[in-house]
Amino acid sequence: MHTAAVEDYVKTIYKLQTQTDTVSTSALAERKGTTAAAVTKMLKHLAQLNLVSYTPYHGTRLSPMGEKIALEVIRHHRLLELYLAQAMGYSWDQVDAEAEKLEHVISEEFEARIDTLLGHPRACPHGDPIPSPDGILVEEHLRALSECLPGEVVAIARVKDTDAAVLRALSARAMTLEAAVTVLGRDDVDHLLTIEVGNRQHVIGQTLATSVFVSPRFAESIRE
Amino acid sequence: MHTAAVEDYVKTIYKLQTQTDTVSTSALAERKGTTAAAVTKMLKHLAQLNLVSYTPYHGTRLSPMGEKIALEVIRHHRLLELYLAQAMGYSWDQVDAEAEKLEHVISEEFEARIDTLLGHPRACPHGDPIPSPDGILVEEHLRALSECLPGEVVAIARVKDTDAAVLRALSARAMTLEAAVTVLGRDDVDHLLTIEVGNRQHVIGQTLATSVFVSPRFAESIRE
DNA sequence: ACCAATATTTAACCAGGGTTAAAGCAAAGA
DNA sequence: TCTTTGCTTTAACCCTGGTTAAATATTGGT
Repeated sequence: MHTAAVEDYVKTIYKLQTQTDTVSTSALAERKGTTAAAVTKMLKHLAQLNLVSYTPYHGTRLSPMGEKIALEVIRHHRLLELYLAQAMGYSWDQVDAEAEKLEHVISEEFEARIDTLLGHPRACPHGDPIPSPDGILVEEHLRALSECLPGEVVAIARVKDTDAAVLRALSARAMTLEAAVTVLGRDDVDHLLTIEVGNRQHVIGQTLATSVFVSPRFAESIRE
Repeated sequence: MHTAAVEDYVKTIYKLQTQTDTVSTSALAERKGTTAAAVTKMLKHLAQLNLVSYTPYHGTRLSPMGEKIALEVIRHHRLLELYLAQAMGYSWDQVDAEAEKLEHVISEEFEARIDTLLGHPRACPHGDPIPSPDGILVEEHLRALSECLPGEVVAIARVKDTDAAVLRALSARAMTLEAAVTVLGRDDVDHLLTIEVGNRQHVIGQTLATSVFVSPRFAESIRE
């Protein structure tokens, strides 16, 4: 077993390398809220553990082993989030912080039990897919709500879980998972979107619009 | 908030000082599976934090503040044990190990939620009382089963949770909480006890007999 | 092709927990 | 009272993870 710090770095690298291909020291430092010096030291440590490949001055990438560990941690995290929400009544803006601490501590036994209790779920409360026990994660590509055009009717499939305030703002507008959203208009200067959710209209800004990812609304199109 | 190590030391001191009045370095070292040197260092640290009073060469005791923290940790631990058993299907020989890790990590929110979900329980799966949120613990004095005399009919009220194998041995004999035990005979040379539990007879040795604590069996006496 | 701006790494340090080996205290027996 | 034996403590060290300040690469602009 690795330390919580190692697990956390590996998890963070995993998330960053989906976007940036090679993860820079500074990107990691910023995400983890620490200094670049600390990151450099840790990267050397992780390279020693064979969890990353690290070329000084040129960033890092997870090794297959590192990736496996990252996926285990992410599996813990997302299962925990769902368990906290589903079984313990947490709201979706609270689960991330609590899962963050628990994910490094629970046993495989615990993981297996909540997985069973939840009926082998496929996504966390924010719509992020849960890796399988053997570390397979299927990331489906979704469009950001901010990219939608007036007239489109879409369903909320995933939301960014990084900011609890954003999550609260979303639930205040009934913008929860599965909710249908109709795009009524967009202002490309101020980046505002006018949308309708459950018979209510809202104008949302870039922060919310880029925090929500949507899929085409099959249910509606089939019905019509 | 204190580190997990500090919390753990404080908890251990709490448990030891109920028996020994003043807790020695070596007793702590043995319980924690570490060296005396490490304990000495930690005691100085704890004294600095005002969690213990420490007189070199003469052992330590918790300060009022230390006691409060110990009780918080113990509350976490026992609530978690019960939650794991009750809500998640753990057996009573598994809960201690898992709770040991979780107790230092859960938030007050989490504690409050499981307390509510469990209906403000008063004891953990081993019969140990759960301190109240404000740190009040009522320890009732119970007799060890090993002290009982032939003819006595008692109820199991508490069991030592330190050894998972002991707990499994107990459940194999249906010696769970509340179970009625009739003492049929005792051998004071080999320290064996012949008992009847649920129409089955067993001969148990010192290890089991001193791991079980009993109260007089009111239910039975009232019925007769 | 060079220089400046920016990113990254190194060096020296700190704190928490731990180890082993040596030194120091205390309590009991002669 | 003195000494021996057994706890305890100290000293010197390790590892993990962090800090700041200084040095060094890289990169982009001219």
